[in-house]
Amino acid sequence: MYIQVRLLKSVQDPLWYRVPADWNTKNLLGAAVNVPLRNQIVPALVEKISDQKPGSYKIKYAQSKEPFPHDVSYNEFIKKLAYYYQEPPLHFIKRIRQFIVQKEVKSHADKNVSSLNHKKESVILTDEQQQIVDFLLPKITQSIYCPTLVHGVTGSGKTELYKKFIEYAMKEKRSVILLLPEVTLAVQFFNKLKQQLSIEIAIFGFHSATGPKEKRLLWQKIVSAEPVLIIGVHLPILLPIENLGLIIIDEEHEMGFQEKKHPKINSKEAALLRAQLCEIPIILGSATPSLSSLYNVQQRGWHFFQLKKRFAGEFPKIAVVPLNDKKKRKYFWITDKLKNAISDRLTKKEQTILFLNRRGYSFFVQCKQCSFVFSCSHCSVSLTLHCDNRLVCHYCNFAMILPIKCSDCKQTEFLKKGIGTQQLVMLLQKIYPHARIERADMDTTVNKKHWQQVMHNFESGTIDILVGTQTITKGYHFPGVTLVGILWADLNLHFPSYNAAETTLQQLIQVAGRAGRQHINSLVVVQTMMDHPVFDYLNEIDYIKFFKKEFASRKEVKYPPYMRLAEIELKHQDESIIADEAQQLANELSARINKDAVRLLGPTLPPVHKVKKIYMRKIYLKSKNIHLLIDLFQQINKKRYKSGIFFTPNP
DNA sequence: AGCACGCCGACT
DNA sequence: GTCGGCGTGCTC
Repeated sequence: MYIQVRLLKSVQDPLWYRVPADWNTKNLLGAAVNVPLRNQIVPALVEKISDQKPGSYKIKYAQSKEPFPHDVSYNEFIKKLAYYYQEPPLHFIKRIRQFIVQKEVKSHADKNVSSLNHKKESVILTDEQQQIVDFLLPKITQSIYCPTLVHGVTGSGKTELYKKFIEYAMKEKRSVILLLPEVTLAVQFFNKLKQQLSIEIAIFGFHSATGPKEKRLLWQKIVSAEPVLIIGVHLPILLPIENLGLIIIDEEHEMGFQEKKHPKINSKEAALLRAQLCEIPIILGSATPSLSSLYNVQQRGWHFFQLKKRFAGEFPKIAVVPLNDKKKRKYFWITDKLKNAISDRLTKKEQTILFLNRRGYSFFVQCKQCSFVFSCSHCSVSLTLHCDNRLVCHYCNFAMILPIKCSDCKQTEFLKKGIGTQQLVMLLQKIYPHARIERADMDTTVNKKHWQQVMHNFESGTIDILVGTQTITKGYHFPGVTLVGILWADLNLHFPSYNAAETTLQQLIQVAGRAGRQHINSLVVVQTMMDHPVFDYLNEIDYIKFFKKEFASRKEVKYPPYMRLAEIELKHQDESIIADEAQQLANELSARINKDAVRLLGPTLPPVHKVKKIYMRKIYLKSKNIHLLIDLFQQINKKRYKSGIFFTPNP
């Protein structure tokens, strides 16, 4: 018996070894082995098994086999993933092995992570919740593939549900994977569950913030097939697990499940594939389900449940106010409605969140004379002015002091267009000199300590107004908040992306959901430049109605979820080369396309087409059948191009 | 990747 | 004749 292996480092090409007679040959595929190479012993992964002697050269014996979980559907899973993302199968195994086969740290003080938990009194579930529990628990026992979408309004107690499922599955000796769209959320959830789960369980984080000892311990547990709960973003779904019984995806609508760099694996998609192959239930939860999941409910028989009642508090009132009503206001960005509402909360000692999706001081700086806009020399974006008078690129962090003269016409007067969180804080301080105002966005998040301090202070009520971007919308629970102001709601609405309306609405509802978790008289003020149909669906209950309308328009313009979309990205540091090659590639694809089944768009210049001196082009493919698009990409010969070429099957 | 091997030029 | 610097190619 022979095995073909791929070394973890160094040699790229596969090598063959003989299997020692005393090895258990079952479950060898994908397993980690140590093999002799020249005069060394190196780690490798088994890629193929064969009875035939593969070549004329002498073949050495493999030396030892590392323990590997007996996950029967794992190889099929990796194979399918590799095909879908057009990536060698080893890539996926390498990713998790890099985390596990780290330096063997000798530490005997390893206390078992599964700590003794304080038995919390179990929460009595609402009828809505009980119904879902009754439906799903048997599916875990029977091991049935059963994708279930749970639409639970903000504050409806989805976490309580998850806890019930996790406890049940683990009592049945099954492991559970829980995915969240961000590491910080995964850490929060981990801490919460560690405190609150009522049975003693092995619970692990598995992401970039997890330490090496915890990873080792987790690996030990999976190797010995003990039931574990694994919480993470991307990595957990790639682990081989023998007794996997349930997968939960929280905040299902979020883009965070898609990896930011190539290969752009989407762990939500991977999880669905895995659940299907393992034949286990998968739960997708969100207050604002994605259109594609709702489509799957409608078209592909996914199960669907709604939690319409809040656990505590009431839904806030929502007021949409125009920003461009031409009324002379002292402060353009704060309408009277919002200003009065903030004053009201300050006197009542209640808290306010102001949401603005733009960091820095102002959007961009333009010369008053010649309309010259300061932009980054490494990227195709304008520079953002920060309050310390620096111009900063939000893509590559390039920074420069704002010059006194325009670099084009030497005039000294500038227009500072738009508004950022820094400017908003300064503005608020002018209007409410006695209010305690803090800012929480990526600028301050870099400093983790400070961020946590701000969040803690806001929770405990020593801050009156919190100004923030995306980051404050997720995961936190602020009981004292009775006012949420959305400064510029349509900022991203006219973004050139087919799902701009969907993501904007999701974001607005998520932010609005921070209000009224405890009080009854809460308000959400939505300021907008232009009116748009999505503002009619801001009410959480009406969200589902938006789906019907949006789906009709997606069908009309032939975009997902009605059609499958795939993206091919080209990258090169030379602009003329990339322009040529993008056209060449488009032509090559076009020649192979069956025009009835596949449509080609591009090559196009994406909105940000240059980052850190690397140029980009994109080509899109649309079809009803994703396999046609994957096969098409497989056909093109990447070696003929100097540019880097990357495939994303569901951008 | 890491190492052996071999080619070649400089120096004793 | 011998040392060593570096480029090339192989590893089952």
